[in-house]
Amino acid sequence: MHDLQLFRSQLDSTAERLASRGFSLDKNAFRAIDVKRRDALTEVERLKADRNERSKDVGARKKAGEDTTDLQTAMRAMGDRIAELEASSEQLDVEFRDMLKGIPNLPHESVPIGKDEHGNVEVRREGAAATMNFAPKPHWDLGVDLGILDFERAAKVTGSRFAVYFGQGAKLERALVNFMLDTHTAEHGYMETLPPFLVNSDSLYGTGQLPKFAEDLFKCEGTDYWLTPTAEVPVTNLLRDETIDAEKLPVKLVAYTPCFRSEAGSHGRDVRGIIRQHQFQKVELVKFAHPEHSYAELDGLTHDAENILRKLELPFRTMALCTGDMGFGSAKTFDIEVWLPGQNSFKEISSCSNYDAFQARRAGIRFRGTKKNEFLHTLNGSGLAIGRTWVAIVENYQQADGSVTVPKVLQPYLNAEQITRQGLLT
RNA sequence: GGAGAGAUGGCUGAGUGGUCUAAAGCAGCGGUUUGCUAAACCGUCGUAGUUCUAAUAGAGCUACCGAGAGUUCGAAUCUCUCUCUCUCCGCCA
Repeated sequence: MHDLQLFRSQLDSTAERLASRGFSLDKNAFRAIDVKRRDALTEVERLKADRNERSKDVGARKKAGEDTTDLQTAMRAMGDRIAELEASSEQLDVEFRDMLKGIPNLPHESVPIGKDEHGNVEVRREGAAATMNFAPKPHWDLGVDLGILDFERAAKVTGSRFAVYFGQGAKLERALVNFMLDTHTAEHGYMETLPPFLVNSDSLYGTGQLPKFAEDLFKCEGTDYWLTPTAEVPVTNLLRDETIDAEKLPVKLVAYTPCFRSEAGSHGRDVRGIIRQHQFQKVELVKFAHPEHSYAELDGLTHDAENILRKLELPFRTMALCTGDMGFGSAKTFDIEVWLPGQNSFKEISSCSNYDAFQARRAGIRFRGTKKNEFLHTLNGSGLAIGRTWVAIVENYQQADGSVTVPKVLQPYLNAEQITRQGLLT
């Protein structure tokens, strides 16, 4: 949702900023419907004011013992007229709001201008790929050979784009969850949060997944419950319709959840392995920040996410997304990409975004400022996607004999230094 | 799943058809006075939309008392549906 005043007072520059991210705003249509809607509203409100006054008069006359039958008859007709005008006014309002809902967030001035992912700018690169004197395998071969990953049985139990983990593979997933939660809570100052994994429509609207992206979600039949696509939804909506004290900012929360995505529209992409699944696990960082500090908080959040890769000694690079490649509600986004030797490429493992007041305005999240209550800024980023981290470890730490060395920081969690073949079912 | 009771502003809480333009208290904010870790008194204090005024302020109007629909000239108040909370019963990890 947008700041209406900004659109009205600076329509030209706003349209230019939107154009930089590939969205063309029809300025004439905007002005026309805005004026039409306000005219209709003014007329209805004028009639309502009139009715309120006359109704009061009816009450007064009745009290004085006068006959008000004629007056009431006349006012019934007035009521019908109001209902009629109100319906058309509401129709215009819905039209106007629908148009606003379809407009993406304004990019921050520091975001590089670009059309697509080729316009993204690398801001950091850390770590070096391990030297391997053999051809590195992709995780879908390594994992299956090790007996820790099974796609065929998952397809039988559920369908495509699902996976089953066995033995040390399952434990590696659990170890990563604990390692990430421990690091973010103990070292980065986030509060651990365990939210519901099902969310309602209001929450999805608040963070921007609805109404535009319903086809990306799974819905529970006969209910208003949806499987959460990311912990961003339940966690950000924890403060929906609330006003919190400014001195509590920034509020920093970290949550582990499974995430469910229909992946409509990505048929044929990343079909092999566990890079793109209908269900994946993720540790998510969420911040509620004061508008003056939100960009510094974004840098901090990105650093917190990168720190997981530093500790795991996995090579990565951080990209500032350009205007044309950012998500719908984001004002600025850093993607963290981890190196995958099995695929000889970098792969996104975290996306850290500042939404400015875009989500806060939709969800009604405010803080008590010095003069009046204001919308705060919401931020979030993966810290990290568990499945893709699992992939990165398996591929980067693979040995010539097909086993996988466990990164030092994970050894206490896994209670092992090596992942070896789990032969029970495979 | 069954029975019952509830939902009012940041919080507590009054209000069962017409000055509700929502009482009062607490907390917050501004001020006055007195002065030892404070008290008393005065003022202020919701959100959104919209109109006007030379206007990052003020004055008005409209809507909002869990949500939606209805009855009525007029609804926080009456009716219906739904959601949530609490109590008891049933079931259950």
